[in-house]
Amino acid sequence: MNEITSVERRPDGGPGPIRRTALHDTLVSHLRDMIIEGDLSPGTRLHEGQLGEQLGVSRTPLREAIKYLASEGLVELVPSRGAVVKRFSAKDVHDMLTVLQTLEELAGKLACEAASDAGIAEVRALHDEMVGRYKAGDRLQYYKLNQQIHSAIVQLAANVALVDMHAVLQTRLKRIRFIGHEGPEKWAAAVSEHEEMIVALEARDKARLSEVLGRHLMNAWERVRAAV
Amino acid sequence: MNEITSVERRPDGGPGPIRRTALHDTLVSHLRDMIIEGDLSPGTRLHEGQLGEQLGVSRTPLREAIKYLASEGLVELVPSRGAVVKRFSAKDVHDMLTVLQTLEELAGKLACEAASDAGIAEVRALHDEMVGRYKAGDRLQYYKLNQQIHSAIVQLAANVALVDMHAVLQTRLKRIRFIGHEGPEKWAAAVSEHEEMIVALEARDKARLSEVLGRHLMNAWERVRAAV
DNA sequence: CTTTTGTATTCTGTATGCAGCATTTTCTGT
DNA sequence: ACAGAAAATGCTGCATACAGAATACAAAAG
Repeated sequence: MNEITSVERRPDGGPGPIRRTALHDTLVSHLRDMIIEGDLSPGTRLHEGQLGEQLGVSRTPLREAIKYLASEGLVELVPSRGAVVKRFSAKDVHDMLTVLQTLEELAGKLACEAASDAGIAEVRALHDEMVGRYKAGDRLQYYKLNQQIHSAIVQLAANVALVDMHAVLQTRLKRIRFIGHEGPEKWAAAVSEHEEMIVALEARDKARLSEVLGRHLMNAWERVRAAV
Repeated sequence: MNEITSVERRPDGGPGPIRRTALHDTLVSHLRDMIIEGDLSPGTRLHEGQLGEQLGVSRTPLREAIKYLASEGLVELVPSRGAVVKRFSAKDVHDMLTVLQTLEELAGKLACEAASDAGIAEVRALHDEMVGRYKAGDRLQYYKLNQQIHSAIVQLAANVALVDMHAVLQTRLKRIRFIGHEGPEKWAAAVSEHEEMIVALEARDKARLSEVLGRHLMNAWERVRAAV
């Protein structure tokens, strides 16, 4: 997780530190991950000197990445005191889920109209794999596929603004969901809702898909409210 | 509009270049305004050296501000080639308005429940002033008050995530709306819709307010589609 | 005359250095 | 011993400096 060079890639395994990804992007996703996974917990000050040394980068590009994350809402800029990891209250989380619910309802409607059959098939494939992970009890992979499915459905809606807004909220919520470990019965309910979603999508049933997505996120709040 | 120092303020008019606002924030809003008002037209490269000199700031804070705006979606970062002002297609604008419509519908519903009487009165006051500007034919002030009213209603919903997402889209659209000058009859229709909005809000009629807001934004698309 | 290649300039990307502010620690007076 | 003030330390904010990449231009070859 340390040393930013670990993320840089070589063209074909040859030697030399050639990087494909721009450093800025690398830093942004690195820091994002650190925040989401809890390496940097809410309220923590982002110490430029220390953090820069840890990642093997000077302060300048690091500061630029921090500003980027500030605009994304993951960190807060305090004048003369640098940046701190933003802390979300229970109401904040509820607010985000409310908006996310509305956005996904919209996405459901649009997706039924705009999606290609191939696109729907891909979501189905993701879903099947997710169910497999569920049966195997692999929570982490389940969680990741879960997020991917929601993002995939939003992308089927073919509305870039919608994708953007959804991505921002999804990212802000990742840290929360990463923590919220629901019990077996709630987990089963979530999987069941997902099954409904896929069926509705394959039938291109706008009303139904929209309804299920909305309900799914309402329930999501019930699942995570204890954790916040 | 030039020289960033013009935005810095002194405590009580005394001499010395003491600034109250952090430079970063100042730069961000400055650049934002330049993009919205067309000083920097879509596709323009943000030349760091030149722009920095023009604003009287070194490249470092300027770059940080640019990264911030990139995350906001106003500019695009091209690796090794700097930043360019993002260009929005007609579909992009339509997409944004679609999402904005959904968000404002939600805001309408929430506002009817959460708003204080005082808050509603403030929106009414803004509206009355806006109507005054309309009758006076003052397009610029009308336009600004129009935006303010929409933002105010969203704020009445008391949902920070909603305010955030709305603000981002509103900002991205400002440039477009700034251009889109509708004819007299369409302008009258827009004012009439606003009148409906306020009435519904004062009656705390969720369904009605939500419907009017949605319709208003549908029509907004009709009004600006010619301009894009 | 067109195309291509080499070179020069310009701009971005990153590092470093310095000044100002905040905080903490220490010193002094009661 | 304790409260307040002053100094010292550490960090942020901004500017400058340097290295590498991209582009533009020019010269030479087809």
